Amino acid sequence: MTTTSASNAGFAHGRALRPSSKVLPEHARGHNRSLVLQTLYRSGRRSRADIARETGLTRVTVSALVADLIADGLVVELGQREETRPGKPATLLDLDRSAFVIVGLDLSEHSTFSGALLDLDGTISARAEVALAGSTGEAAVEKVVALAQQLVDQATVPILGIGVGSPGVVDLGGVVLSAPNLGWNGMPLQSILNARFGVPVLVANDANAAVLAEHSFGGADSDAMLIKIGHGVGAGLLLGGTPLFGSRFAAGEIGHVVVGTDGGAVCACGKRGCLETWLSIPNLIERLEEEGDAARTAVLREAGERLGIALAPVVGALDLSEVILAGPTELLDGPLAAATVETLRNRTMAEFHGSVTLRMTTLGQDIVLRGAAVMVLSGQLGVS
Amino acid sequence: MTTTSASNAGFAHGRALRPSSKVLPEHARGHNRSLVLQTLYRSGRRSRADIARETGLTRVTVSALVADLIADGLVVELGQREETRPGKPATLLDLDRSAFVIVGLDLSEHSTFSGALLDLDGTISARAEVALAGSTGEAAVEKVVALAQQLVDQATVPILGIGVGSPGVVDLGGVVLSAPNLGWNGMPLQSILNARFGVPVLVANDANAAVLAEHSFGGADSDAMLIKIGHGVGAGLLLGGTPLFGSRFAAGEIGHVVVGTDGGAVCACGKRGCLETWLSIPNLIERLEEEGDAARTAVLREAGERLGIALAPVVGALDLSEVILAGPTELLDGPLAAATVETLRNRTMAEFHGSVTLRMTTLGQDIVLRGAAVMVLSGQLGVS
DNA sequence: TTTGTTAGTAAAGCTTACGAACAAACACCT
DNA sequence: AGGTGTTTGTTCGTAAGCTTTACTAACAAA
Repeated sequence: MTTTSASNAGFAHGRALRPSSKVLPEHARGHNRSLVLQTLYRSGRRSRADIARETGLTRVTVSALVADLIADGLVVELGQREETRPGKPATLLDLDRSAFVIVGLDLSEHSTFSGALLDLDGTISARAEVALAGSTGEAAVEKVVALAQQLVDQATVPILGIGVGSPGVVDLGGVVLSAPNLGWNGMPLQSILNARFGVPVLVANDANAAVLAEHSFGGADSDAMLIKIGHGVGAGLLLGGTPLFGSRFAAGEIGHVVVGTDGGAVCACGKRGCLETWLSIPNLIERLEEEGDAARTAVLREAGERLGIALAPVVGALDLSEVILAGPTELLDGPLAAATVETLRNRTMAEFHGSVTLRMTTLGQDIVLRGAAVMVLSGQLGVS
Repeated sequence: MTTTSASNAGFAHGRALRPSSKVLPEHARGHNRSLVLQTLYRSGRRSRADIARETGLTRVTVSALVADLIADGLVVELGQREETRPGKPATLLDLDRSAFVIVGLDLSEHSTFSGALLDLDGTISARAEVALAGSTGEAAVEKVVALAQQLVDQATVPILGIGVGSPGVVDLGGVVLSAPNLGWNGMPLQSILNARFGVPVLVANDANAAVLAEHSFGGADSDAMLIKIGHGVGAGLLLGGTPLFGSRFAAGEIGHVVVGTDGGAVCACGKRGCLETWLSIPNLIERLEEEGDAARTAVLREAGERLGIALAPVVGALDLSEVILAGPTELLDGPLAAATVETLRNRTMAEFHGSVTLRMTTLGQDIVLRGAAVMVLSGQLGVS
């Protein structure tokens, strides 16, 4: 049954069966393969028989799939189980978590592109940064390529793929349709990187990447919304474990939604009272400086209230159970978050949405690049 | 290859492959079977070869699947294609659209349960109603059973299934978790009807059913939100063609979300300024009577503005392309709808969401029961 | 030593889809 | 009229995938 699969191939599946597309036995096989992988990924050190019981597949089938995975270098045998019990001792298996690395890039910061090398567990083994120095357009793409190259050069094992969290609107093919700060309009970043490095590349919106990270590493449940507050305000939505992209790939773009019915500051976009005018970090800092230290709490509370006002209809309509904030802790985690959750509860139906929780991310600065890594994991291995 | 499938069986599949569950060849077969059915459903009168080209399956496979479907009585041969062209003339096929009927029930009206018998195209061949007469709890269930029985008795061909659109919160197993007006709390309506009639039954929230109907019969696209305005206010969401249920099955329950930052009337739920206080039909009528004819437009416009204020964050966050209103045309289709769309556009980012459209449903009073029928179609045949 | 249990493998069989090849039926060209 | 090419739908054989059945290996308990 040794499948003699050519070198590194075998898990470069297309993935993503579109709903209305034929299903061949081979696709079913790929699915079951991912299922085995996923079982090992979530908690390793299981025997073939354990996996069979857990997945519902037979031991025979699991053995065949595991043989494939071992041949591909993704799974290793760890030796026999210590535990003493009747019957033949089990051979424990685990993902070879150091067999591959993932390159994760975060393009969402204002003046820096940062990246890291992550193993399959999400452990970071190397980091790199490039200063943006005001680059836009092609020059900014060159910075991305340079950053990726720096990380690729540091890898000592094969690279599973490159994941990128980019600001702006990104379509499903990894084309950045619009990222004003970087001067990108229809920039095919995914193709460019793929052509350059010859490995699978996945590009998505930064907030979408972030919510994936929070789901995989931060314990967020399957219906969650992550609000990313920085130079702008954006959101990533996870519904039933699947990221939401929207009809024009602009889901989560809530920075320029008007909040409340009582005016507000004029926004760069021309409207008055956009969420960003209250909540973006530059605006927040400006207001804090204007009003002075005495009014600090009041300013933060008001920003939090505005966020709550904007989120209430969304939480209600989507029946979200969890809202997560990402951004500078010193500003967000305090009166602002408290006011947001209060407002949210006062404005939604307790019976349905009373138990909505709001918390800060636990992943700190690395949230986007970890999310980018999750995209690769899920795209290449069907694991998340 | 005649499958000699026992009488009516053969398409009573479980459906709904959960993402993390094994896939057997048999499941793949079911998928491909649905694929063939779906191509015929959308526009019939195709040959086996046509279907093969369209689905990507081979003619051989399509022939086998079609033989199954003919044996099950779902597909019929129509004879040879008239059109004259080279090659052996094709044998045209179509769904046997009158081979089965679907029972669709609408429990969302205030004082009446209504239902209909629909064929696979959604054409209504019989109707029935029962007066609710204030029934709640078990008594209300009896009314539902009586209504279904009335329709079942009128059917002259086998019944594909019963679909029900119920108010309130309904879980995926068709248990009505909470429907205050009917006094239902954890009422297992789906099991009850299934036990009673021995055919597949699907129960879902009325607004969810409605948005499915609008998608299948009303031309709504795959990312749409339907606002159902009646005694209460609720919404049904379709994202990527899939209905959204939410973490507690309460998605779309937006009637008691507070709108705006300037107070409003006190609601039955205790809060002030809920969407329902502005928009529910009883409240709207009351206000129209209070303010008199001269203020009619102003009252309707204000209600529309409130709806727009509540929807803006949702449209922004989800990047919806289409919002649909269902309810009394004489109140909704005019100043109210106009004000809603204006408000929506003023409060969202034109670049992303500018082309959001808002319109009335084209399905009138039958929207919920048609949606209930779509649920059966999609659940039993994988067609929609 | 016997009994019963568990792990993993091997062989055979079923299902499903595919490709090759073919006959039937037709249009079109000479 | 007859040949040529095209299209349809079927038959036959094959490849892939999972299951069932049956087996061996390895262990604990009595």
